[in-house]
Amino acid sequence: MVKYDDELDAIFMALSHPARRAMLARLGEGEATVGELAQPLDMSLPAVTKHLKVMEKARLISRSRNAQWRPCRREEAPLITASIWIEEQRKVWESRLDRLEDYLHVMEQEEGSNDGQAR
Amino acid sequence: MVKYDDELDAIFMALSHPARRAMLARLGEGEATVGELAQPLDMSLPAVTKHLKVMEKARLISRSRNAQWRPCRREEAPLITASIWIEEQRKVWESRLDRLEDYLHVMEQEEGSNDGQAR
DNA sequence: GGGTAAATTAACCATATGGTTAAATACGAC
DNA sequence: GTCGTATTTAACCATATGGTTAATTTACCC
Repeated sequence: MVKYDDELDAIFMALSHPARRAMLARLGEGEATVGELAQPLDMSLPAVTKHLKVMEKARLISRSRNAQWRPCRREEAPLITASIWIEEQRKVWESRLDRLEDYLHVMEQEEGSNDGQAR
Repeated sequence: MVKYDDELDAIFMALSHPARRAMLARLGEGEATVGELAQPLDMSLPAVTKHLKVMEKARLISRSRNAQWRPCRREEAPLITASIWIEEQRKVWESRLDRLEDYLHVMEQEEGSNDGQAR
């Protein structure tokens, strides 16, 4: 059974759109209003609002209020969560490579063997 | 203007589905056939084929042939690409924290003013 | 209160995503 | 060639995603 993980779903999904990555990058420099985030992004304000909702759901950003502005701030945790998942995967991959050499030695020693299954 | 990046789009999109992450994790242990990947995943073979296409497009996996089997292998590069992007973002975030004190001073000054446009 | 600016919501539309079942393909074995 | 197994393709469907414009909300200013 799949180990279902809503959190990673939402985080990676949020990171998969270039406009959202651009906004995150902009927010790396500090808080910004919706208008400021929208300005370089060839799309309407409502579209930007939707992207912000996606990122908010993934907790990549949080919002506050300042008069009629709703400044956005980037949150670190989801990026760490994503990074950890990726590095876990890479770790497994690396350790598999470490075992490859041993495996090949075993193969060499079993010269006579003829099992043609997947490899 | 948005710096458009098809590659990251495809990678993060591919990582955003739990079934695909499960398959990648399984592939971390070594090559597997479509049937082997499908077995723990409560869904039909055609659905699995589609997920594999998504991952192949993102270059997260590559395929070979062995009789009627099409074994899948995980590729490392896209995970590295994704990891680098994330760590870049975190780096910016960290350096922004270094500047936090200055930033708070600016905030204080803006609190008082009434035409307070955030910038 | 009325005017203006920032942002969101509503309504709508096109396309993508994620799934299904049934049919087709690819390949080895007989 | 026929049979059986692995996988893909085709056709279809429901819902999600990403965008639009128009209307609405929120808050400051006069």
